[in-house]
Amino acid sequence: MRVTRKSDYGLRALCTLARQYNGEPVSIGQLSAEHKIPEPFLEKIMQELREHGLVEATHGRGGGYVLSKRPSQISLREIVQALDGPIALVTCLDPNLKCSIETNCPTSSIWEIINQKLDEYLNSLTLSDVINMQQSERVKVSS
Amino acid sequence: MRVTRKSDYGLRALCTLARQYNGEPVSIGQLSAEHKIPEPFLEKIMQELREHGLVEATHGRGGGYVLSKRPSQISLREIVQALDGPIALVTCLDPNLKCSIETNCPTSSIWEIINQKLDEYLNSLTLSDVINMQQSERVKVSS
DNA sequence: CCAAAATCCGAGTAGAATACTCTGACTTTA
DNA sequence: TAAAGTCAGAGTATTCTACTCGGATTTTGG
Repeated sequence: MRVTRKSDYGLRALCTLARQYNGEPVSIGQLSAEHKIPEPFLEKIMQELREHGLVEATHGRGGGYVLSKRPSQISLREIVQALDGPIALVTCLDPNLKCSIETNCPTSSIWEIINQKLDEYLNSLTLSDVINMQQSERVKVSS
Repeated sequence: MRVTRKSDYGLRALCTLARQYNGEPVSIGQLSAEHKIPEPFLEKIMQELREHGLVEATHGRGGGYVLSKRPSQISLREIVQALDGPIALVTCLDPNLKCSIETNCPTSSIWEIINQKLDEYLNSLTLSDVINMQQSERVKVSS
């Protein structure tokens, strides 16, 4: 799998929840309006994030979603993995498929190494990093 | 774009050319047989590699392809870029598309940074690295 | 010189994946 | 008790991937 729009949309929504990290739930309506994400699509995305334990939902009027951990405890790796499945840069790295094209495959080792590098890097970045980065960007732009 | 089978197949073929780096051209027939890659598909791939200056072709009987540079001078970045286009981990990083979903997009900066990391890493790896890695793997397996 | 062996070139295509939608249920609270 | 919200599963249009096909062109061995 690659990093699709799902992960991007999910990350955007989680950024809002991270800034709003005070117990007040945010609804899909608000999130989709803020980020211009199609509502029913975002609904699916939030559901998957909940199934993977990244957010918690409250039903009914005034309900919505809340982060289930502190922003600094949520890595990009978790988010992407929840929405797009395990990081697999190349098709033949997909754990569902077993690439048995060649015995002594000349490329699998290198793809594995690159993939792991990417995986580790995504694991080292958290939601707080993302929002801090955006804030410093904003300063740069406005100054 | 992501890293597709095209890049993987291309890399496999280039590995053979790298080991055979002595002026003797290798034909598509030989390459596709060795790596079990569908012949007409590999044909396309080799053509693209030639258009991007990574290999040179000789026509006619006894013809085929030769690397146009030393294996240590050919980076994975070049190969992937030639076959799958510029590295764009996330759809919205695709240079063809301009992602203007949000002003002050919260995610573009982080994706850019991750993408650049990946780009740099691919740039640091060469064809010789790939075949050296495979050789050391082979030793590990047989011992 | 000519047939075979190779690449070149452009169009076309089946199947899978992405990026969504739709419908209807259930849950909570003002 | 109705409105505001999530939950759940199926369905779908479009795009992308991973190929194929047909024929032209180039080179060389015999």
